[in-house]
Amino acid sequence: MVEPGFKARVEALVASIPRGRVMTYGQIAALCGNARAARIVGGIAHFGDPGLPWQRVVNVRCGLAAGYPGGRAGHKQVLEAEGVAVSPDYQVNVMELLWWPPRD
DNA sequence: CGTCTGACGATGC
DNA sequence: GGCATCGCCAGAC
Repeated sequence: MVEPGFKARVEALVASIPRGRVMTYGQIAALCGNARAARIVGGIAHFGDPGLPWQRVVNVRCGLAAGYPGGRAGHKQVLEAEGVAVSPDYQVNVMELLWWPPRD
């Protein structure tokens, strides 16, 4: 089943991120077939489907999104509310929280 | 159909 | 090791 567009794949992938886990833009982009399209994922994040858990999407540095409603501070609170530990530097523990979809 | 932009990434200094 | 710049591809206008 091939999604019609890149956007649809990203949205589907973000929606598949389990609670308490996070993924990077580059990772999502790579899984969608274009590791260089990380910025596209960001664009979709802002004007895409607001019902998706974009709070579980962080950049490769494990840093929170800059344009998230409320800023990184708001993003941080949402993540902590989901059980995700966020450092005071607005960074997440990639080694523990970075999630990867099952390739089964 | 051409052009600009972007919630990023990698590289250079 | 931190900051600046270029590059990137797909979407929006």
